[in-house]
Amino acid sequence: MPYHHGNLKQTLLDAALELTAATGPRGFTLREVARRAGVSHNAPYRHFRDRDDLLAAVAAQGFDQLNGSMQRAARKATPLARLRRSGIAYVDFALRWPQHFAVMFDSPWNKSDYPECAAAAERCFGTLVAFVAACQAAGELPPGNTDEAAYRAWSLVHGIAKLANAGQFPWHSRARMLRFCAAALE
Amino acid sequence: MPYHHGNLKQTLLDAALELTAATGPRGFTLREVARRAGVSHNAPYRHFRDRDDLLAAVAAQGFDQLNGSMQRAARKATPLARLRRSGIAYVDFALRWPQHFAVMFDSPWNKSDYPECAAAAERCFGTLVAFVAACQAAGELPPGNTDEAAYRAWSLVHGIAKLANAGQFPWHSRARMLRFCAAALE
DNA sequence: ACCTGAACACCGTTCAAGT
DNA sequence: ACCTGAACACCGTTCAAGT
Repeated sequence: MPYHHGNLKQTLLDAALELTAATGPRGFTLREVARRAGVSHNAPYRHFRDRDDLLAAVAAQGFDQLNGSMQRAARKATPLARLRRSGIAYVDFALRWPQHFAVMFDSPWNKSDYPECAAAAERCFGTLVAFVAACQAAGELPPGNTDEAAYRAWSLVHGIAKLANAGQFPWHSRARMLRFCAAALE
Repeated sequence: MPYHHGNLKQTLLDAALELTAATGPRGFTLREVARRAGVSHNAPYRHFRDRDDLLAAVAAQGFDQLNGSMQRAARKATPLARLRRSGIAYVDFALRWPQHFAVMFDSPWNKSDYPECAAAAERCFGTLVAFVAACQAAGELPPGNTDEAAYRAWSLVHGIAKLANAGQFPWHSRARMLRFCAAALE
């Protein structure tokens, strides 16, 4: 029974990401993660407090990926077009990685217990706020409380993403879903 | 060991609703429901296919209650005010019964396996569509695809509800949350 | 410091009974 | 028809070890 490699933590995270994509929050099992990483079922406790702690790490990684997607989608455009494209990118991310998206928003990690995860979520929202502020500065959105306008935009795309993943919309192709999203952001 | 009363099914449903309110989808356990109903841990299988089936029944009941709340909130007002009030009622319901709301939208019951639940959700959406249609007929909303307009309104309030329950907004009182919601629906 | 194996108290689900 | 009790294969988490 030899010891494991030096960086079990990263191995566990990778296995957790794979398992998340495959089965979602409900099938996410500490013992299965350990199995995939090739270690005993309680080796993870050396690196994560408990199941929720590992899940929070997965969520944090998701927020960073989402943030990257939004920023990439918004390059080279007018302020309002940037805002819209980032919103479409948000929904696209949710449709492509529904299970990861569910871990990010449906797991009850609270901000005080999982500060890293909360910080990653904050960075996402910060990106949105910056886009809204640019629109207001350019006169493409009415002036006013920037945060509230950003929360409103976030709510709209988040609702579309969630309802779509819950199967509440009648459209079944991702392309059709994104067309609806684009129209809703007009 | 005497037999149980005649309508164990309703007793189980009541216990399931209580347990849902207390602990949410994650703490929802078939064995705990049976315990609260005072029967053995597999008596529920006489009345529900499995855990997800009982959960779907809980969700269906939630959709009917939500529908009632939306309709009651929308009495005696102009078409546009009815639509807005029903949207605020939607968010208010989610804030008051966060766990029940989570069971309704985060459990992966699919429409084909749980037709009763899907029908209850459809009735909710139908209420929204009727309000939107009335607005269009009265010239208080621009004409166009009624369903798409309703899906857009649904997405907005659903996103507000979900993000609020996920703790992503900075406001902590329900009153403040509903003020934001009312402003977002302007 | 880092990992293992046994152990405990839970699950969902199935099956052979009992009335 | 409706319910019980034992059984099976899983969990998360803890604890006493091993290297």
